[in-house]
Amino acid sequence: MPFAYEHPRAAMAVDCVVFGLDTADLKVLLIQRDLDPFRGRWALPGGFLRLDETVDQAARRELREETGLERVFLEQLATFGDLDRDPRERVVTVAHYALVRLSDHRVQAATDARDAAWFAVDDLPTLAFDHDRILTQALARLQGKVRWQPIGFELLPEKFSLTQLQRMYEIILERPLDKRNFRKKALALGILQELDEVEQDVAHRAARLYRFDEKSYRRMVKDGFHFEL
Amino acid sequence: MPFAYEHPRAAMAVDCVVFGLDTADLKVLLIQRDLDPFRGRWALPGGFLRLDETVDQAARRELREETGLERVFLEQLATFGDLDRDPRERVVTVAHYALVRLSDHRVQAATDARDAAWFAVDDLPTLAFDHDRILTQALARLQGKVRWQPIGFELLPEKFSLTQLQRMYEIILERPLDKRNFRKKALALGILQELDEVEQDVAHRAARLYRFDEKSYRRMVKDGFHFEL
DNA sequence: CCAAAAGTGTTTCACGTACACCCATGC
DNA sequence: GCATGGGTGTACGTGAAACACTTTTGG
Repeated sequence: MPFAYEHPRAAMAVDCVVFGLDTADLKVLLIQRDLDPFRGRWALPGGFLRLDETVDQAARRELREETGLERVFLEQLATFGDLDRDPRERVVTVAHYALVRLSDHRVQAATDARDAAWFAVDDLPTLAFDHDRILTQALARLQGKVRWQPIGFELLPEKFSLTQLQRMYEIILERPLDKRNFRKKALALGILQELDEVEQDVAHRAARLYRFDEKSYRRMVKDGFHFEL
Repeated sequence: MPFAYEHPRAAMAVDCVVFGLDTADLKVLLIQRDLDPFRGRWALPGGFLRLDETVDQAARRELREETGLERVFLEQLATFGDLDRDPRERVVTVAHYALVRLSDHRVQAATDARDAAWFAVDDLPTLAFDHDRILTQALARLQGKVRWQPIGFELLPEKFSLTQLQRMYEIILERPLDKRNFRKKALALGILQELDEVEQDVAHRAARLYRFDEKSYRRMVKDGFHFEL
């Protein structure tokens, strides 16, 4: 009996919805559980909070341990505390969402014994616990936030074409965008740095590459600047 | 030693930032602590989570116990889990924010021994724990959300004039709005029900009263409707 | 020369914004 | 009759949306 308290306490966990972007789909990284409950089921990467780490640190640690991912965009989503969300005992989890460059972390996902894999968000398996609810909420948050804040760049390679950028928005928002209007607006924002480089190894005219200009962005935000795309 | 676990566990709490609207100010309901730590300091109402209640239920219970408020708009804000936010031990808190009709709950606030009072958000005392951080974040959330979702009505009496409505937005957003444009836009939304009533006991022309038409609003949301004010 | 995607401007319409005076009521 | 806030319309400019063809490159 290593630890004792006056009052019964819920266990605290963290979970992460990790999004990645394919040429065709928005994907989520899932872990196959090798322990009960829900052994064999796919679930969000996550685990229990330790006393010597903040909630944010716990989420990053679990991400590293279970998927090998580090230094990614990660933000708190919401806390889920239904009574029966874990059949073993009372567990309250702080859900997060993360955005990663799929190209940089190609096969990465599989560190400890469990299997890990990317699934398209519109073709998901049945998930363990209440993870489908968490995932739905994370997706809604991403769709809402991507239009106001330049977080979408976290899903793209550092250098990207305007077509890639447009595809990213189309995939996340699940609707087509007009090419000319999109380019006009995107360039007018003044947060894209035009590079002296073009795509390589494509069987057609190579597109010019751009980079997200974070410095300009920060400067513009300071001057009260409304993003919106 | 009533409870023992394999692993040490953080305590879990809930806190509430309760907003109310005066004719001149946005106010927050604070509780004066009568126990250490921070005895005598003002703090957000809140307390520890029990195992037989969800996080949301805990927030509502604490609100009821400490301030007498019931059936108010209440939504989760974010979870705060810094290591040293509570000097006693590790406490992770799920912060919420609530919106109440100040007119309905005039003197209400003071149930158990502690003192409770409304403070204008731009004239706050020093708060206990990290409650100033929580409050700042709650305010930002309110300012962001009030323009997209009809939550502002929760701060007004059921029947209100367009001037009251406008004042509410001006106070929350901290900037003046044009009267004619505001009225045009507000009425064009189609979510205000015009009543056959006017203000009473005013020393000038009485304003027409309106009510938030929740049914219309729900219907319009279903048909994909973008609020924005 | 063919396939594939890159790149480019103009018109139209809706909506946001700026702005000032008369009206109704209570005292 | 005067003070106080209630209520109303128009003109202008910006920005969103619709829309199709030419250019470049590789195979």
